[in-house]
Amino acid sequence: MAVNEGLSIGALAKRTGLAVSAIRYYEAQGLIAPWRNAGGQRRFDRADLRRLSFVMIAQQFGFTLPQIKAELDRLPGGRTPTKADWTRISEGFRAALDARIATLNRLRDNLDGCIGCGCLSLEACALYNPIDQAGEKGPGPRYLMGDEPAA
Amino acid sequence: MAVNEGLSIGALAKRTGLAVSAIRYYEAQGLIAPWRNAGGQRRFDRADLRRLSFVMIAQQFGFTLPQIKAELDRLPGGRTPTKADWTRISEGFRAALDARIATLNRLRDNLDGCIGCGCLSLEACALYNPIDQAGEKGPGPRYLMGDEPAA
DNA sequence: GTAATTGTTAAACCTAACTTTAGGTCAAGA
DNA sequence: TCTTGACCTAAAGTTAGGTTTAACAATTAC
Repeated sequence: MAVNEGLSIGALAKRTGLAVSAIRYYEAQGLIAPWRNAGGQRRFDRADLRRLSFVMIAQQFGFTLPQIKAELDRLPGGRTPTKADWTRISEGFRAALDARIATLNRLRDNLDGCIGCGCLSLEACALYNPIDQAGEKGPGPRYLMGDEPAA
Repeated sequence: MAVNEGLSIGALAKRTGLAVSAIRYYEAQGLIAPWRNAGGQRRFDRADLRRLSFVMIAQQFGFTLPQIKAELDRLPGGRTPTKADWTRISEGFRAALDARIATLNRLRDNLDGCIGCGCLSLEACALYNPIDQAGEKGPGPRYLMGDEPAA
């Protein structure tokens, strides 16, 4: 180990708090692309730390892994987000977050109108309007509040 | 059909907008308990309409099916929510909703502090604090914002 | 030099909330 | 009566985001 030969997957796991299996999974999904040493083991460089940081934060915002990959892929040269990139991306996050908060506030307003009403009528109740939005995708599990971010 | 013999599963599906398979699934989960006619087909009564309405609304609020079942089971006599029940339950929904909105607002505040910062440092970044909360359950898929309602 | 640790793979398993499929039954209209 | 559409069951499939397992190779520590 004359020069710095990169981090092992275990070292990366310790630094990020992610499980080793999760990091391998992210590689399989194309979010990171480590190289291999002579023995076939994965080696990561420091930029991968920030890439994984980005993944973890974006997950906080409700983005799926394909969406996060799309965001990373969209960076020129496929590089890790720089400060300027992060400013741009985080403004997008803020818009998605604002939209989600607005949805919840609408739901709360409807609920406030319904407390004490007790109708639960499928035709009349304002609480059903958000349902129509959530059911847009048809089969499969639904996202928790039906508000998949617009990336 | 001299008297009203109850609704078929297809009729119930049409009235609620739910898939037939979903209604059968809800029965398997103990959320509704139809009786059977002579030919072994499910028959539902009108109260089941409101029960399913309740299920759909509660799902809007992010409750899981076991949680919704618990709420229905807690009603005296296992009956469908009345107006008074609904008032009490919906106040609980409001609290859960307020908590979720508060979480998102905290996340947005942290993001606002980070726009333009670009650090993405695992040790220092305020955006990581919410992650600790979201990761509380360990394995498996996480709830979107880590804020499972307190029922 | 050898034992313990860490790494490798592929494939199976996990949860939630359903849907789909396969193979068969029931009910209603012409 | 016949046919069509609605219904039945049980089991397997779906999606997302991973974890677990098994069997084996490479590295590291002593």
